Amino acid sequence: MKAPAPPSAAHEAQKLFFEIGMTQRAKVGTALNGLGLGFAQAHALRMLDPEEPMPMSALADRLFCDASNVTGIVDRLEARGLVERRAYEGDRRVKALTLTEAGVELRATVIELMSEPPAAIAALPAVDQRALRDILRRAVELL
Amino acid sequence: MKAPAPPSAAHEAQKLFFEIGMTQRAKVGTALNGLGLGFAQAHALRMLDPEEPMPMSALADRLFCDASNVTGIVDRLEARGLVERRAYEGDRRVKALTLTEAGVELRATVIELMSEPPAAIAALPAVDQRALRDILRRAVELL
DNA sequence: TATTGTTATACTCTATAACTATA
DNA sequence: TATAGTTATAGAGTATAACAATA
Repeated sequence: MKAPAPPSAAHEAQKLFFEIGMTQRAKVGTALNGLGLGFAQAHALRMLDPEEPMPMSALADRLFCDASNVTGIVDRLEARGLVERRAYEGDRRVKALTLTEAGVELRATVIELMSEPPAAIAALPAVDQRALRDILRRAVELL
Repeated sequence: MKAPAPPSAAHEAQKLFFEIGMTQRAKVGTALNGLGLGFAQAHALRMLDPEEPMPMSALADRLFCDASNVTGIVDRLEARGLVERRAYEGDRRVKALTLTEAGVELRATVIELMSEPPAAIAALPAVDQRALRDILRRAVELL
């Protein structure tokens, strides 16, 4: 029976990362429900491009979910007048998802909400916040 | 029409944090489904203490959800023999949630899975990984 | 009366499989 | 034949409200 190896720095970082993330997700989820949006709807809104219409399948890819889910999510967004299914020139099978004016506005609110730093991050001194930002920037670039 | 203020470091860090987190959640969710666990079930398993039995209400608090949800989540865990509802001495209204041996084992697997660093973090140089861990440690302590 | 946990209900989200209309 | 999107179905997760047993 040997002692377990100490967890790597990345491993331990991920545990903390996860803990902060779960708490924040719950908080953001509640705020989104207050806007009448489910989490998936909000995420979809965030993924849609205000400039460039997007096929349903492309949205499914960005949401990491099956195409059949997107039908329902877009149904609900469309029912609220946030998104429109427009015809796509060139291939009549494809629906071009287009944000309405109201959609663009609510999208900005959603992004604002989801970018609100969790209490743990907000409480950090500015030096740490900047260091955190720089490290995460590098991490995302490395993908 | 004035230019928007540049986002604070914490704000920008949170955006990156969120992006990495969403991708990782999808990946972890798939792996958990492979173990026959929903995300909430896995999270519940993680929150239960192998040493100390816990009332349903305490679990609801840790999951940030209504007590009525916990009934269903624990039903499913109990059906798989991972958790037991035991009597609590002193207040017969309370159920003492106790992990079975199988529950303790699967809990360890789940924690391992959820602590697996996302590709973005894994790709960072060791210095950055350590710095990230240290900053997040400070952040969690500040709560 | 108040609290713990459950039930009933309704909605969102999810995956799978079968279907349609285009290509 | 293959692809884009939908429908049908079944299950998990969520919140609200009403309820039973116990305190």
